[in-house]
Amino acid sequence: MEILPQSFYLREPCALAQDILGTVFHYGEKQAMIVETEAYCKDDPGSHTYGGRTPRNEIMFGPGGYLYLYLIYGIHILMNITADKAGIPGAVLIRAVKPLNFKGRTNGPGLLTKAMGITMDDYGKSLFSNEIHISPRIMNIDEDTIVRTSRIGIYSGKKRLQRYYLKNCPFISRK
DNA sequence: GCCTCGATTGACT
DNA sequence: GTCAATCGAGGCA
Repeated sequence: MEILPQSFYLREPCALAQDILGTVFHYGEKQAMIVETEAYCKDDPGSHTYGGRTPRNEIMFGPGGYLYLYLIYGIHILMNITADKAGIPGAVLIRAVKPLNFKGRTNGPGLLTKAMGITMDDYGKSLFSNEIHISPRIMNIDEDTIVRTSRIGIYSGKKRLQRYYLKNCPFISRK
Protein backbone atom coordinates (compact mmCIF):
# COMPACT_ATOMS: atom_id res chain seq x y z
CA MET A 1 0.00 0.00 0.00
CA GLU A 2 1.38 3.30 -1.07
CA ILE A 3 1.60 5.99 1.61
CA LEU A 4 1.83 9.68 0.77
CA PRO A 5 5.16 11.09 2.05
CA GLN A 6 5.43 13.93 4.53
CA SER A 7 6.52 16.29 1.76
CA PHE A 8 2.95 16.08 0.46
CA TYR A 9 1.77 17.85 3.62
CA LEU A 10 4.48 20.47 3.91
CA ARG A 11 2.60 22.98 1.82
CA GLU A 12 0.10 25.73 2.50
CA PRO A 13 -3.31 24.46 3.59
CA CYS A 14 -5.15 25.85 0.56
CA ALA A 15 -3.04 23.81 -1.84
CA LEU A 16 -3.21 20.71 0.33
CA ALA A 17 -6.98 20.98 0.75
CA GLN A 18 -7.44 20.65 -3.00
CA ASP A 19 -4.83 17.99 -3.63
CA ILE A 20 -6.11 15.79 -0.84
CA LEU A 21 -9.55 15.50 -2.46
CA GLY A 22 -9.98 12.08 -4.00
CA THR A 23 -7.24 10.48 -1.90
CA VAL A 24 -7.95 7.55 0.39
CA PHE A 25 -7.80 7.88 4.15
CA HIS A 26 -6.90 4.64 5.94
CA TYR A 27 -7.81 4.19 9.58
CA GLY A 28 -7.21 0.68 10.80
CA GLU A 29 -9.16 -1.62 8.50
CA LYS A 30 -11.39 1.18 7.27
CA GLN A 31 -10.84 3.09 4.04
CA ALA A 32 -12.63 6.21 2.84
CA MET A 33 -12.14 8.65 -0.01
CA ILE A 34 -11.90 12.28 0.99
CA VAL A 35 -14.51 14.31 -0.87
CA GLU A 36 -14.84 17.57 1.05
CA THR A 37 -12.30 19.76 2.88
CA GLU A 38 -11.72 23.21 4.29
CA ALA A 39 -8.43 25.06 4.68
CA TYR A 40 -7.40 26.88 7.85
CA CYS A 41 -4.36 29.09 7.51
CA LYS A 42 -1.99 31.24 9.45
CA ASP A 43 -3.45 34.72 10.10
CA ASP A 44 -6.93 33.33 9.47
CA PRO A 45 -9.52 34.82 11.87
CA GLY A 46 -11.54 31.63 11.60
CA SER A 47 -8.70 29.33 12.58
CA HIS A 48 -8.10 28.00 16.07
CA THR A 49 -4.54 29.19 15.79
CA TYR A 50 -5.66 32.78 15.40
CA GLY A 51 -4.75 34.35 18.71
CA GLY A 52 -1.70 32.28 19.41
CA ARG A 53 -0.44 28.92 20.44
CA THR A 54 -2.39 26.99 23.06
CA PRO A 55 -2.29 23.41 24.36
CA ARG A 56 -5.20 22.49 22.12
CA ASN A 57 -3.83 23.76 18.82
CA GLU A 58 -0.22 22.88 19.63
CA ILE A 59 -0.09 20.23 16.95
CA MET A 60 -0.96 22.70 14.19
CA PHE A 61 2.29 24.54 14.85
CA GLY A 62 4.27 21.42 14.09
CA PRO A 63 5.02 20.06 10.61
CA GLY A 64 2.25 18.77 8.33
CA GLY A 65 1.05 15.19 8.25
CA TYR A 66 -0.42 14.79 11.74
CA LEU A 67 -3.95 14.55 13.09
CA TYR A 68 -5.50 17.53 14.83
CA LEU A 69 -8.66 16.38 16.55
CA TYR A 70 -10.93 18.28 18.84
CA LEU A 71 -14.28 18.11 20.52
CA ILE A 72 -16.95 20.57 19.40
CA TYR A 73 -20.18 21.28 21.31
CA GLY A 74 -19.10 18.63 23.78
CA ILE A 75 -20.45 16.03 21.37
CA HIS A 76 -18.65 15.78 18.08
CA ILE A 77 -15.05 15.18 17.16
CA LEU A 78 -13.75 16.95 14.07
CA MET A 79 -10.72 15.68 12.20
CA ASN A 80 -8.04 17.90 10.70
CA ILE A 81 -4.77 17.12 9.02
CA THR A 82 -1.96 19.49 9.87
CA ALA A 83 -0.27 21.27 6.99
CA ASP A 84 2.76 23.40 6.18
CA LYS A 85 6.19 23.39 7.79
CA ALA A 86 6.97 23.41 11.50
CA GLY A 87 6.37 26.86 12.97
CA ILE A 88 3.65 27.79 10.49
CA PRO A 89 0.19 26.91 11.84
CA GLY A 90 -2.20 25.44 9.30
CA ALA A 91 -4.60 22.56 8.87
CA VAL A 92 -7.16 21.02 6.55
CA LEU A 93 -10.52 20.07 8.01
CA ILE A 94 -11.99 16.87 6.63
CA ARG A 95 -15.69 17.60 6.26
CA ALA A 96 -16.89 14.52 4.38
CA VAL A 97 -15.61 11.20 3.04
CA LYS A 98 -16.99 8.39 0.92
CA PRO A 99 -16.86 4.99 2.68
CA LEU A 100 -15.05 2.38 0.57
CA ASN A 101 -15.12 -0.78 2.65
CA PHE A 102 -17.54 -0.11 5.47
CA LYS A 103 -20.97 1.29 6.08
CA GLY A 104 -22.06 4.39 7.93
CA ARG A 105 -22.99 8.01 7.48
CA THR A 106 -19.95 10.11 6.77
CA ASN A 107 -21.50 13.18 5.18
CA GLY A 108 -20.43 15.62 7.87
CA PRO A 109 -17.32 16.37 9.93
CA GLY A 110 -18.79 15.09 13.19
CA LEU A 111 -20.33 12.06 11.51
CA LEU A 112 -17.29 10.72 9.70
CA THR A 113 -15.18 10.57 12.85
CA LYS A 114 -17.94 8.65 14.57
CA ALA A 115 -18.45 6.30 11.62
CA MET A 116 -14.74 5.49 11.42
CA GLY A 117 -14.27 5.16 15.16
CA ILE A 118 -11.85 8.05 15.52
CA THR A 119 -11.43 9.34 19.07
CA MET A 120 -9.44 11.95 20.93
CA ASP A 121 -6.89 9.24 21.65
CA ASP A 122 -5.71 9.74 18.08
CA TYR A 123 -4.83 13.38 18.65
CA GLY A 124 -1.38 14.13 17.30
CA LYS A 125 -0.82 10.78 15.60
CA SER A 126 1.13 10.79 12.35
CA LEU A 127 -0.14 9.78 8.94
CA PHE A 128 2.90 7.67 8.20
CA SER A 129 2.02 4.43 9.94
CA ASN A 130 0.51 1.26 8.53
CA GLU A 131 -2.44 1.85 10.80
CA ILE A 132 -3.25 5.44 9.87
CA HIS A 133 -2.25 7.03 6.59
CA ILE A 134 -3.43 8.42 3.28
CA SER A 135 -2.81 6.85 -0.12
CA PRO A 136 -2.88 8.60 -3.53
CA ARG A 137 -5.97 9.41 -5.55
CA ILE A 138 -8.02 6.57 -6.89
CA MET A 139 -9.82 8.71 -9.43
CA ASN A 140 -8.90 11.30 -12.00
CA ILE A 141 -9.55 14.84 -10.86
CA ASP A 142 -9.14 18.00 -12.90
CA GLU A 143 -9.79 21.61 -12.01
CA ASP A 144 -13.40 21.45 -13.16
CA THR A 145 -14.18 18.62 -10.78
CA ILE A 146 -13.37 20.70 -7.70
CA VAL A 147 -15.97 23.17 -6.47
CA ARG A 148 -14.71 26.07 -4.39
CA THR A 149 -16.97 27.97 -1.99
CA SER A 150 -16.93 29.88 1.28
CA ARG A 151 -16.58 27.93 4.48
CA ILE A 152 -19.40 26.68 6.63
CA GLY A 153 -20.19 27.35 10.25
CA ILE A 154 -17.79 30.20 10.82
CA TYR A 155 -18.27 33.88 10.21
CA SER A 156 -14.98 35.64 10.70
CA GLY A 157 -12.90 35.35 7.59
CA LYS A 158 -15.84 33.94 5.72
CA LYS A 159 -15.06 35.74 2.50
CA ARG A 160 -12.10 33.45 2.01
CA LEU A 161 -13.07 30.73 -0.44
CA GLN A 162 -11.42 27.84 1.28
CA ARG A 163 -13.96 25.07 1.22
CA TYR A 164 -13.46 22.51 -1.52
CA TYR A 165 -15.48 19.51 -2.60
CA LEU A 166 -15.92 17.16 -5.51
CA LYS A 167 -18.62 18.06 -7.95
CA ASN A 168 -21.55 15.64 -8.21
CA CYS A 169 -20.53 13.72 -5.15
CA PRO A 170 -23.53 12.56 -3.07
CA PHE A 171 -21.48 12.20 0.11
CA ILE A 172 -21.12 15.92 0.76
CA SER A 173 -22.18 17.54 4.03
CA ARG A 174 -24.84 20.18 4.09
CA LYS A 175 -28.30 19.38 2.90
C1' DG B 1 -12.69 29.63 40.05
C1' DC B 2 -16.71 31.08 37.02
C1' DC B 3 -18.77 32.08 32.65
C1' DT B 4 -19.52 31.92 27.75
C1' DC B 5 -19.79 29.78 23.42
C1' DG B 6 -18.25 26.86 19.39
C1' DA B 7 -14.99 24.51 12.22
C1' DT B 8 -22.32 20.27 14.59
C1' DT B 9 -26.09 17.25 14.50
C1' DG B 10 -30.60 15.52 15.03
C1' DA B 11 -35.14 15.97 16.79
C1' DC B 12 -39.10 18.62 16.67
C1' DT B 13 -43.01 22.38 15.17
C1' DG C 1 -38.00 26.90 10.16
C1' DT C 2 -36.18 26.52 15.62
C1' DC C 3 -33.56 24.58 19.39
C1' DA C 4 -31.25 21.52 22.91
C1' DA C 5 -27.33 18.45 23.83
C1' DT C 6 -22.80 18.63 26.48
C1' DC C 7 -17.75 19.74 27.60
C1' DG C 8 -13.42 21.94 27.48
C1' DA C 9 -10.70 26.02 25.84
C1' DG C 10 -10.02 30.56 26.61
C1' DG C 11 -11.11 35.01 28.72
C1' DC C 12 -11.67 37.41 32.84
C1' DA C 13 -11.39 38.04 38.00
